[in-house]
Amino acid sequence: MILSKSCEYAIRAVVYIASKTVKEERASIIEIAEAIGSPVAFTGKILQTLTRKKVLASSKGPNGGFYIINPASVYLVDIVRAIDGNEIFTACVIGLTTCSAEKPCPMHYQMKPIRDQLRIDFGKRSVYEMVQAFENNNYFLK
Amino acid sequence: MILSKSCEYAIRAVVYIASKTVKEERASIIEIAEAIGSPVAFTGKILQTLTRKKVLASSKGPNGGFYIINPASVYLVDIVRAIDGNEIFTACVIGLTTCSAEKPCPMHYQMKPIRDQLRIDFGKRSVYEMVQAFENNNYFLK
DNA sequence: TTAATAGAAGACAAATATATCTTTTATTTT
DNA sequence: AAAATAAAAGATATATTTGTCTTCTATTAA
Ligand code: FES
Ligand code: FES
Repeated sequence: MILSKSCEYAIRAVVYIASKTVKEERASIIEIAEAIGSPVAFTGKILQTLTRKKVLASSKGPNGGFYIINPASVYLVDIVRAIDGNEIFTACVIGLTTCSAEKPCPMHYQMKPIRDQLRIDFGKRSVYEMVQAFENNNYFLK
Repeated sequence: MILSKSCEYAIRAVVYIASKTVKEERASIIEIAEAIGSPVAFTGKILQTLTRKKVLASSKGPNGGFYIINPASVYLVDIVRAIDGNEIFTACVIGLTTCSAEKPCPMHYQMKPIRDQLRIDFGKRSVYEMVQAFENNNYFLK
């Protein structure tokens, strides 16, 4: 799998949260987990991390919950980096300790372009765009 | 990471084994692990799986070891499927239970082409080609 | 100012992936 | 036939990821 399970949940959660934010609402952990079909407590941990990394914001107490400051300025790549780190965009496909043209593996010149493309595509895809897709109602989060 | 550690070792091992096969030699587990920088016993297990799945062949006893019947007819995709399965080419990026145009996630139309391209590229890349690259001596397996 | 709400934090548990060790089986050489 | 070699098989161990549970802290509403 390309992304960790945590990262998959993270992306789905962020899209859902953003879809609430654009309606001026906040989302609780329980509501989010229900909406994306993920385990409640585990989802809480992931959201905690995203909040620490400033991908999301949260507030406690009644009417509290998670929200996103500006969906148009957060990109898919930001979520991925917050949870799985940057390695998926830089690490050697077959696990050499470094990936470089100086010491390439036999797949380097095939893989680097694909990986770079992935980084570019993930860097272009804003949460706002994903919310628009989702709100179309032809798209799903679970 | 895109591939499991097992799968990374598997690919490196197969390329090394094939580089021996083209010289009419067989490779022992110990030699392979040394050549690709992997843990010996764990590598043994992976090679066992690859042999069961007919990606490799092996023989016991003195002058025994692993070899590959026809490097030109085994493709990267075959190694990946043998170890990690086909899911990396078919599963939803954000973990929906099924990936389809009928029930697409907000990344579906961005990801499907990339994933398909990966399958095509992996399907085109033969072990023989990877060995040629490796034998060039400008390419590395550890 | 008390009760209720909701996230933060940390300890704990289960599942999976990675790695090791020992015994058995097949093959070859002497 | 016996000794040596090398993979197969299975049991066991460790690490990481995924998931749960309990307590603490902040905020809000009554
Ligand atoms: S060295 Fe392996 S992908 Fe670059
Ligand atoms: S449904 Fe998510 S990638 Fe196809």
